[in-house]
Amino acid sequence: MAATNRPGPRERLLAAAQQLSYAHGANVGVDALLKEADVARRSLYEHFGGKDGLLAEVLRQSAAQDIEHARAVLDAAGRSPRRRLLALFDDLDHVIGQPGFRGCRYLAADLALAERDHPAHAVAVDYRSQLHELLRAELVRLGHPHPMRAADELHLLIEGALATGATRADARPGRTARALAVGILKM
Amino acid sequence: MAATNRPGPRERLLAAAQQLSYAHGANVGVDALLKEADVARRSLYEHFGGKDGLLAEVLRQSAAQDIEHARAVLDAAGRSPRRRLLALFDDLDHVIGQPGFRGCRYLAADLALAERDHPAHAVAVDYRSQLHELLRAELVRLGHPHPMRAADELHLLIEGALATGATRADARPGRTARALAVGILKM
DNA sequence: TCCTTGGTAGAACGATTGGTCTACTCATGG
DNA sequence: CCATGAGTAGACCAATCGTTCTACCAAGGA
Repeated sequence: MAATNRPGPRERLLAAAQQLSYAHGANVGVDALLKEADVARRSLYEHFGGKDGLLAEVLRQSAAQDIEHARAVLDAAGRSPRRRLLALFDDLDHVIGQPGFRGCRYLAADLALAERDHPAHAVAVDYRSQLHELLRAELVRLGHPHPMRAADELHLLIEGALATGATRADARPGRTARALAVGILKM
Repeated sequence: MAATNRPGPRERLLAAAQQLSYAHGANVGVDALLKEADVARRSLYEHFGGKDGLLAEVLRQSAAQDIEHARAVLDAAGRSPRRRLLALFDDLDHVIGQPGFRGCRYLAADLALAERDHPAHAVAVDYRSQLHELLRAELVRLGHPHPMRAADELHLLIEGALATGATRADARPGRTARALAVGILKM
């Protein structure tokens, strides 16, 4: 019975697509995905209806994981909203420094997929609003006078750090963003 | 003599590619480019050696124009380094608000072109270092105690504003970035 | 005058794309 | 026992990709 350890084709496809679509952009060939997942062609179309469906689902899964990760980082930092928010920025350079880091998945998807009604865009919009809400909630708890505006600012810092990290990871943009975040939290 | 008003095929190709490659990403088909430029197939390969060459040249041209534009904005703002730098951020929302705005060209190119040795990457690196140097020079003139670090910060704000603007232009990220820039210039 | 040069128009190339289809395997449950 | 459903393997399809090629044309200089 040592056989069925291996996840089903659906899971293997998601894992392979998550990796390859990030590493090689949205232009990964279907063949490459199938080969990496070691899955029959037919499984892709049965489970996801096509390449676009798979890519959208991958983005959905990533978004859930990323939000979950952010929540975990927040919670690991204790109760103080200030410390919790700064922990998010401390985590940035860790994320950016990872071997295959190539910038923000969701921005990359938005830029690469020109068709305005591609399902991926909706996922990206949703992810951003969730992250924004996470920030805002902490700022409210912190008693910040303008939590909405401050959340916009922190959000912009995160996007800026990820964008900068995509091309100049050596510049330690996480640290830079954190320094600016400290200024925002003081107000 | 009213004939030769029309620019040559090289210029028409560059113009068409600048527009289309921004609007539809790096995946524009060669056929679409030729049709838009109203140019013979052969001209593309004679002038640029192929699609990649054309795309790289477009990026080079864009970089030169963008740096030139930044310089013009700086100079139009007078002598005060503080005012000059803030003018750059005032200009951001103007850029972002333009009809077809889709984020930073160079970041999009970096994310879309997975091959690490594509000529476009070198152009993007060069563009960023030029912009960074522009910022740093003004900060030096301003007498900022840490011009290099501050340039990193301003640069990150610009990237963040462009990234945010690509998907949430209504949030006026230029204004947000400007507010944060003011804080940096005070130090 | 001829002949080079730079352009157009478009057929054709092989490779690759995303997607469909058929045939076979194999475990499971009635 | 065998019927069903999920999965595999791979041929196949039309479309599109970037590229190369031939054939023709028009202006300019020797």
